Amino acid sequence: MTLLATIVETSSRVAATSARLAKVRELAACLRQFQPDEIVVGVAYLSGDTPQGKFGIGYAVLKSATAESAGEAVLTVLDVDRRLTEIASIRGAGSTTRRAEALKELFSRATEAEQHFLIRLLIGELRQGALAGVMVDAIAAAAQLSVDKVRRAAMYAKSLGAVAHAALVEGESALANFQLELLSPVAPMLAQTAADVGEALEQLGEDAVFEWKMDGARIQVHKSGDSVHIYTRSLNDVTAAVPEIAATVRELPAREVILDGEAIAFTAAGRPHPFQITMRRFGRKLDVAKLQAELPMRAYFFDCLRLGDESLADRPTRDRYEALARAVPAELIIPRLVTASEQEASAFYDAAIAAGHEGIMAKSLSAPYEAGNRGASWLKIKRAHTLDLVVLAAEWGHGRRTGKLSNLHLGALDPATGEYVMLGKTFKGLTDAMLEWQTKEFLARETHRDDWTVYVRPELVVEIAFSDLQASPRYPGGLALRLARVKRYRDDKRLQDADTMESVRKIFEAQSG
DNA sequence: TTCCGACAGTGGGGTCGCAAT
DNA sequence: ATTGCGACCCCACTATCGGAA
Repeated sequence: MTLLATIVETSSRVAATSARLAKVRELAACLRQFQPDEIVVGVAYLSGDTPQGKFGIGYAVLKSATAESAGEAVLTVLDVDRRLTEIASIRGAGSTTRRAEALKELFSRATEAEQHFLIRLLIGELRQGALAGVMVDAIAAAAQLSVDKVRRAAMYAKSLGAVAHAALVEGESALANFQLELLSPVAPMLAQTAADVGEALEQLGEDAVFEWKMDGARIQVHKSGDSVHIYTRSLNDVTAAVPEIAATVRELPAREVILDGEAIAFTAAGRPHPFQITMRRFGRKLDVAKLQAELPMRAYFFDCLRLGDESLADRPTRDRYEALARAVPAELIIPRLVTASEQEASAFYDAAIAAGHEGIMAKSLSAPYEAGNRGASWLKIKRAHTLDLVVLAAEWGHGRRTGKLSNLHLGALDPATGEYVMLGKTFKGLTDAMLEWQTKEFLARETHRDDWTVYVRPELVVEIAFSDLQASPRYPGGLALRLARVKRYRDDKRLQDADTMESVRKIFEAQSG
């Protein structure tokens, strides 16, 4: 019987080193201690996950459930799992209170270190510097199997725990049983960023193919006979939210197919809706039909992972395209161009932007589909706006940014009122040196502070890149920056040279068409 | 010896459903 | 009815380690 304390101690040793091989050694040593029936749960906990998935428990409930800690470590891994299963099953009126009570009871049997671990686990912030990627290495080390074989199995398995169980209990041959299966979604392949078409061509060369990039929701569609399921990027089943896409797929001639694509809503005039609007369709359970009538969705597909009996994931992009063209009518395939010409690719990019989309993808024609991987064979090229904004405040960072002012509050002057209007926050794009510098500069300009935020005199101008302006119910100006990141501080610019709300509104109007 | 791929960490805004108030 | 919380949609970027070149 493995105690929770064993996992907690391993986690703290993993957190204590920054060396990846040392983390792998610690994790592997712990895996070897597990009884067979403890592997699935133990592997989940050590990679920052729980077999139960969602609990309806967040920071607020956890805080209300804090209890006097136990003096001695008595909880076993399986004790905790049983209790969490009970908590996850609590539903209906009074459920929040009853979940908190059950959690409190669990915490009362945990030591202080165990409570701390459970809180981080449940909140999804283990912060031990090792999640699924490092765990794959640890499973391979513990079972003395090749990392490639374990990684491949993990791509197609429902959980890492299942892979670990197979590897440790049954051995290498069992790993081969994890395959691309119908109605069992795989993590979608992700892309890196390229600055422009030229950079993408430089990386991909003659092998490049370009596709429009639509700003909707990534979908993975599985069809097996009459059974059709649609999954999101994080593999949630959203079939019920987008019945028209399910219907479209059901009508495809192929009996068995797995497709990768994007779902997006269009205006009556045929322009794509902003992301914000498209997203209203997801997560919607009530009045789906009504919203469907107002916001019809379309699916555009760009990849085919399986057609008929044949898994295509390991085949090159050009073969998967060929299968896609057989499986799906042309009007459901995302616009695409094979070219090695920078002029042609640039014109293609301009056309995508002119049609209201967010940019283009560049892909290698010879690359396989690397499920879950953010590989160099897919590149995204997106348009970005930039503005010179003013820092109004900054929040203290967490984790490795503890003690540094990190998250910037950004604003622009409204000439009509003479006041600064906040437009959003960002902590992205900052190097350690910038964090160091800005902490000093902000503290020198501090006007007042509260628990997490230091407010400053509006004097520092910073160049901010962002993807869009969104209508915002939260911010006073009614606009918020989407995907904002810091480019650089503009110490060459005076406050009067910063952009004002006038230019901000101009950008919003232009993008609203 | 240097370069680069993979990984983790750092949170952002918006929307919906549900329980509590 | 309204509010607060949790879950999920989307995502950019930097630092670090360690294997590849």
